[in-house]
Amino acid sequence: MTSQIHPSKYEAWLDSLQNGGYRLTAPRKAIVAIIVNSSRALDAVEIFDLGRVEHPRLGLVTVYRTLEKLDELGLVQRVHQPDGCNMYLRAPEGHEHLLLCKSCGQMEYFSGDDLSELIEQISQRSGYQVLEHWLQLFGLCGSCQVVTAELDV
Amino acid sequence: MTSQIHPSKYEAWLDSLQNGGYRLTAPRKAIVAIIVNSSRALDAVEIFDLGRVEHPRLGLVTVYRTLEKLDELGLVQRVHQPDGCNMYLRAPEGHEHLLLCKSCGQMEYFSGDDLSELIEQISQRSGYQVLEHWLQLFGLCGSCQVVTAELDV
DNA sequence: AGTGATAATGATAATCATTTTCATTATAAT
DNA sequence: ATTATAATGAAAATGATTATCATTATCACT
Repeated sequence: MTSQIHPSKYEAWLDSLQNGGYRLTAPRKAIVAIIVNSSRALDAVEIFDLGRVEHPRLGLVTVYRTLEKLDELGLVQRVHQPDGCNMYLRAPEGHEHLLLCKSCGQMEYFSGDDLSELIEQISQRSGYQVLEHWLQLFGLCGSCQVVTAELDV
Repeated sequence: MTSQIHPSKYEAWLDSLQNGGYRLTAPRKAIVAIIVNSSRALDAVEIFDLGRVEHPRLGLVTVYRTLEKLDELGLVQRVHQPDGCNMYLRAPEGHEHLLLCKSCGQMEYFSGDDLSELIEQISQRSGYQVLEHWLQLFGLCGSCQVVTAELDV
């Protein structure tokens, strides 16, 4: 859940909101704090529940509206998974792709993929002009591998 | 929309349904014919509308139920796109990935990606055991590039 | 610090995609 | 042909998300 703390990122997101012409409000601060500190993708209701701890009057609609603005500012992204596409996670910084644990939901970004050769090849073959790509890896994180191994014994 | 005709694939899908223990019915045949012959992903309502041409008594619920079964049999897959994840397309044959046109929605599969090196690298760095990957390319198909070029003049 | 324009909020209702329920119909095995 | 039962379609229910609108809070300007 809420593992590491990112005070600087929290501040940066609030700055982004403000620079984007949006006001800084208590509900928005609570929502930002939750997403910034989560290493898992969260859906609107989870954010709503967590947010009410900090700001009990928070409404679910405000969660959706804030997610919309954070998405527009490029700070969060919707995560696509086999069982649904209604969870949000902080957006990647630069060119990064998602690596996610099928067991515990933990997610992290990785960089360093070089698909240029592949993409060039596909362009040639298909006649498409390739503009962007989605890459996502699914697997088991370190701790979930251990758990799985124990169960196998 | 409905471009090429795949009679053999149509038969094969009906066989799959039957071998899966499902009955062959008029609504199912109509739905299979539509998906097999489409080079675009379609949502449930589009399939419903197209299906009613062939089988006017078709119900939307049957479309959902048939999609569910075709998905379970590995014949169709849900397509994930920036603007939504409620469209279906025939599933890839073997290890193939999607290439889709941002302009007209035309889709095709490509194969020949070798991500083993990248995946090995990411495994090492992250400690994850990588089990599967999603790769999807977005761009402009041949004809849409022409259209775009004309508009630019 | 105080004020006011207006952006943001939260409650409620509406919408859209999907699923459930259930009485009726059609398939396929006998 | 008969029959068990899978499949269908209509209607209602559900879950996620969006729109509406009266109230509240923020922040630029005194």
